[in-house]
Amino acid sequence: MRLFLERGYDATTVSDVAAAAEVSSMTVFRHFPTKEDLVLSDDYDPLIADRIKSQPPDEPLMRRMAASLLQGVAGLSADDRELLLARLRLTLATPALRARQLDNQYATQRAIVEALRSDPPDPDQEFRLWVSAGACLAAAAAAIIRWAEQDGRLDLGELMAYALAIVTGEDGNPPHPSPGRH
Amino acid sequence: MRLFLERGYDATTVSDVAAAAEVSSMTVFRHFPTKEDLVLSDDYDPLIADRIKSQPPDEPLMRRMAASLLQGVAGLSADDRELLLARLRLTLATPALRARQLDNQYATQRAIVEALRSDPPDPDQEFRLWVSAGACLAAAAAAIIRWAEQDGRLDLGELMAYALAIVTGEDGNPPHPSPGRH
DNA sequence: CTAACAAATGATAGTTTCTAACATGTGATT
DNA sequence: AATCACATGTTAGAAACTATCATTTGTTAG
Repeated sequence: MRLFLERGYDATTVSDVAAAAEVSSMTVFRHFPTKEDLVLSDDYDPLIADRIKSQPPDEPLMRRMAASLLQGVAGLSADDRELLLARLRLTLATPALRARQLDNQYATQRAIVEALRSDPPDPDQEFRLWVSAGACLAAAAAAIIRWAEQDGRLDLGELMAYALAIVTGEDGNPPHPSPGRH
Repeated sequence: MRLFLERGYDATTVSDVAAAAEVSSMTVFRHFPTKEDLVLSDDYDPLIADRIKSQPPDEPLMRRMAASLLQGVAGLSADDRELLLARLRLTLATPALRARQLDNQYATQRAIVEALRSDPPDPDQEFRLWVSAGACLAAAAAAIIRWAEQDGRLDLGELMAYALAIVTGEDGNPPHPSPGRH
């Protein structure tokens, strides 16, 4: 991360990273399947999929998804958020990383649908799950991106709640437009 | 496309494509900046962005976006749909293409926001645009993916209308669950 | 018809990511 | 102290690009 932030992702070769870590390039590739994985080691997906099954099943679908995502960001420590911010800066600025991150989001979408679909599969239900999950994740991503663009000055939880409210229709008020915090 | 469908995307080198086209590899790279561009030559984005500005401005935001997307697929010829189907099969099966396609979708999202945002930029409005566009594109993508998974047997327009209705809240009925057409 | 000019193509060499095969060292268990 | 699993290193190589320069092709002007 230090090298990538200093010299840029594309301008930093895996050999550079290996040298800085005082190992051979091969060792890097053994621990990180691709160069992208040096930045994007996404292990949030299973957590979200787990959390969504513990939501009250009488709530509407999208609200359950929204609640899971909000609980996810609520559980982030200050350190988590700092690291997330650094990764986001790099990711948004680097096409290769951006594409890969979006594919991770797609995997999360699949995990959510997988977690919620009924056992004898119902194609129509699964489609509705897929659409709803896609919309919620798009809202969450929008919040995270805006949060990163503002250098983390806004509150991520409030921002995401606002974004999700837009999508679920229960259109609330924007979170403290200017006050900021931190 | 023929080679990619026959032998798979990863198993086909750019040299193979160049040989089949009876040109040198260099010539391929001059016409297609990356190997992915051989499959994903997305020129739909500007069309959608244009169309969205010609929607009745008194309609709710998401309905305008939905209408633009639906008009987009309505304008596809049978040949267009056939090519789209072949590309989708390949794209869904190939991680590299999938990631790139998602990045294209991200670019479309930006184009839509760009087309709709007010001239003195309003951060809150822009955020709402971003969230809404993301949700609509997620719904459209869900419809396209399902359409491809069903080998184009369902009607793409109806499927997308259904998906968009789920997201805009005006939850309709699923399109002819089984009849199919093709 | 030819000369001249612009554009497309080709050839070559190089960098970078990533894979495969095999060799080496190191630490824990028996 | 011998052995075995495992992390690491070395080397060779494929494949996607990039840069540079030569060559061809097509088009237009004289």
